[in-house]
Amino acid sequence: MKATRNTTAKTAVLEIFEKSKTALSHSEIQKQLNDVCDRVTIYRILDRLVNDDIVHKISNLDGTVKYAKCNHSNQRVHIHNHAHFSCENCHEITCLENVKPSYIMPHNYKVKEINFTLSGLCPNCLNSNI
Amino acid sequence: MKATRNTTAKTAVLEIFEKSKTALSHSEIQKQLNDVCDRVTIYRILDRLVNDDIVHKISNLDGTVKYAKCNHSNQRVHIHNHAHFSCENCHEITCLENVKPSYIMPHNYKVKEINFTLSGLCPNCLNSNI
DNA sequence: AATTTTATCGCAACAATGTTGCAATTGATA
DNA sequence: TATCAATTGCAACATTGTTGCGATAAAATT
Ligand SMILES: [Zn+2]
Ligand SMILES: [Zn+2]
Ligand SMILES: [Zn+2]
Ligand SMILES: [Zn+2]
Repeated sequence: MKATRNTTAKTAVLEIFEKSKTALSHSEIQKQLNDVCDRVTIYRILDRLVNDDIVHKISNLDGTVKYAKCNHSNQRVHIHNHAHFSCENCHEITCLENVKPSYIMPHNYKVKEINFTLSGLCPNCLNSNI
Repeated sequence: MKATRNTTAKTAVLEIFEKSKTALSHSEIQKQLNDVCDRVTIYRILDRLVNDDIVHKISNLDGTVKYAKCNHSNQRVHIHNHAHFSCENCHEITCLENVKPSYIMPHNYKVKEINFTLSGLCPNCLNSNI
């Protein structure tokens, strides 16, 4: 595989992920970046980070796509089988690293990736009594 | 709630769902409709069908969004907790009505919807030995 | 430290997908 | 058949993601 370079834009993106407790969309990252780089560059950085297993992609029921840092890059088999929670009120998406679905598949399917997203109200919004 | 009307466009869309064994994207529906109605109308019909619990929306890891007919519209509590399989080769998405994930949530989350999508190779493509 | 290599970037142009406002149409009901 | 509101078409727009290519800059080599 090709060597990946540590550019200023990539470093800036990683810092944003580091600071964030929730998953981020392309446009949220763009806002926080304050023109550090072009829109297109962000797409390419995200692609690279996903490829390098540094970040994982989360696609939500409403069609939005977000990204979050992986907290398990050390595992031998790198698979994102944890759940994600998407709050319908504040629209924040968080990784639930400890929630992993169990299920029984019919044979003759080969499963490579899973996407398990729950939506509803997060603890914050639930307390605010919407 | 407002009354929903049976228009020719809506009927045509429903017939397409009836004939299809897999989930359909907006553009796939548009192709099959052969200019029965405008692009925008299809979006609005899909919105209505989802609202009326006749069709459910499936969002895939690659960012595509598809729709499939519900086979359980009679249930009291209408929830789509079955899995979907998305083939990375033929890009078909099918409902696996019998595959339902079990999981343990932390309390203080209120879960209203779940989206459980598996991807990999479907039986067809697995046999074709890609 | 200068040179070389090539991954990355910026820009412009494009494609796909989804949304909104409003006047015209049409399904349902009386 | 007349009425009324749900639905439609159209045009215009917004957002999201992609591609090609010459310019730039990271990092390996000299
Ligand atoms: Zn919330
Ligand atoms: Zn996650
Ligand atoms: Zn397949
Ligand atoms: Zn389904």
